[in-house]
Amino acid sequence: MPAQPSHTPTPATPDPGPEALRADARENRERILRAAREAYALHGIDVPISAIARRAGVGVATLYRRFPTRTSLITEAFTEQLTECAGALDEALEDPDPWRGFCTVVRKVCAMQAADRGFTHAFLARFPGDTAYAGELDRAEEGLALLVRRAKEAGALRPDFDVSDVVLALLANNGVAKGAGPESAAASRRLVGYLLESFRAGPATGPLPPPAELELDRLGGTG
Amino acid sequence: MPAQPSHTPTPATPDPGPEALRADARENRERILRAAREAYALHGIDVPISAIARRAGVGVATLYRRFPTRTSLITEAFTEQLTECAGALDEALEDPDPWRGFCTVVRKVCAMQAADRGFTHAFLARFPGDTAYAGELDRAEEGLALLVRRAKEAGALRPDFDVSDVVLALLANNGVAKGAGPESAAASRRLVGYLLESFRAGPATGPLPPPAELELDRLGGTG
DNA sequence: CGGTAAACGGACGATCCCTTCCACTTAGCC
DNA sequence: GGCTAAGTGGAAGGGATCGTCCGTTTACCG
Repeated sequence: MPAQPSHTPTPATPDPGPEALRADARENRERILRAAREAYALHGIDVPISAIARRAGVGVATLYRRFPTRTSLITEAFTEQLTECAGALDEALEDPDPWRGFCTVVRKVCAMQAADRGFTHAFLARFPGDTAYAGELDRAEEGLALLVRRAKEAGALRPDFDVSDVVLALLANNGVAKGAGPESAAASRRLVGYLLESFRAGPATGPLPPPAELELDRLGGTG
Repeated sequence: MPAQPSHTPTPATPDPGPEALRADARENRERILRAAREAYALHGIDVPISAIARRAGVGVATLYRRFPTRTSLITEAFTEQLTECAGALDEALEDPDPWRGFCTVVRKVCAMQAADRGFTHAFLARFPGDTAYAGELDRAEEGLALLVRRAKEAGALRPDFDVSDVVLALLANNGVAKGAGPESAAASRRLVGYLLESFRAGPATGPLPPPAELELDRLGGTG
C-alpha cells in the first residue's frame, strides 16, 4: 500500500465512512449491500463479485472501490445479522429462566443459519485483521458462558455440557441447513429439537464423549 | 458420442474394464485411485485433477483417459468406502440387539465421515446417470428402515423417530466433521453421543418438530 | 528382435473468477 | 451555468482449473 499524498484532510483513514460519500455513491453502496445480502442468502458466499455487481445494477469497479476486498464486503453485509445475534444473546441473558433463554438463542441463531446460506460462513470464517468481528465474538463467548453457567446452576442444563457444545450445535446445524429449500429449515428445526433435548439435564444421561476444543474461529475454514 | 467402428469385440462397453488393460496402464490406474483417495481424504473432493495426477506420478492425460469425467473418478475412488458402509449396515442387521446395531452403524458411518473429508461429499452427491450408486442407496435405505423399525419395536428407539433422521444425523455430523484436524473427529464423536442419546426412547421426551423430507440424494448439492 | 497399437505426458485452448486501470460522466459548490 | 473532483462502467491483466490434442514412448505378441 503506497503512501498517501502528503496532506489530505483524512490522513489515516482510507475509508471516509458511508456518510461522507456523495449522494449517488451512498445510494449505490446500499444497493450493493442489499444485492450482496440477497445473493449470499440464496447462493452462499461463493457467488462471484460480478454477479453481485450485476444484481446491484452497478459496475464491478464501483463495488471494488467501496469494498476493496472480498471479505470487507462480506463483513459489512453480515454485520446486521451479527448484531441481531448479539441482541438475541442479550435478550436471553435477561430472561429470568436461563434454560428458556438458552433454548431461545440457540433456536434463533440456528434458524438464521437455515434461512441464510451465507450467514454461517460469514459467522464462522475468520477474517484476518478484522477487529470488529473479533470484539463481537469475544463478547458473545463471554455472554454465552454466563448463560450456560446459569442454566446449569438452575439444574436445567446437563452438568457435563460444555460451552463449545454450542459451537458444535451451530456446526451441526450448518451441515443440515446448507440445502437451499424450505425442507432444510424444517430439518434444522428438528435437529435443534433433538439437540436441545439431549442438552437438557435428565435422569438417565450416560457418559458422553469428551468435548472437542472447538473455537468459533479456526472452523468453517476450508469445507 | 459417435458410433463405434462396426465390429469391435466389445461393441457396447466403452470401458473395457480394469482387467483388460495393459500391465502398466492397470498399475497407473491403481496409483491414480490411491492418490485420489488420499487427496480426497485430506482436502475434500475439490482438489484439482492435476494435483491428483501429480501425486500419482502420471500425466493429466493418463488420468483423463482412465476416468473421463471428474465424477467417474470420485465414484470409483469411494466405492470401497461405500461397500464398507453397506457391510456395517448388514452387520447391524444381524445384531440381536437392534438398538446396539443402530448405534454401531451410526457411529461407524459418522466416524468415516470424520476421518475422510471427501467421503460425505461423494456419499451424498448425486451423480447423474450413475446406476451403481443408486442401487446401493436403495438397498441401504431399505436395510435402514428395517433396522429402525426393529429398534422401535424393541422399545429402544423413540417412536417419533423417522428414517430420515438418520440422514439428518449424517448431515449434522458432516457439518461438524468438515474441519480437518483430530478435534473434528472428537467433535463428531461428541455430537453422535448427543444425538444417539436423544434418539433413544426415554420417559420425558417432549414433542419434536416434524421430520423434514430428507432424501439421501437431493442433498449435499451446492453447499 | 521388431512392429504395432495402446499408453503416456506436457502443452494448449477455453472458461471462470478476482482485481486493476482508464476514459467518460455527474453531483455538488461557487 | 460551469468547474472540479468524486464517481462510474467496461475492458483488460493475471491466475487457476478443466478437458483435449498430439508427438513420443513402451508393453506385448509373433
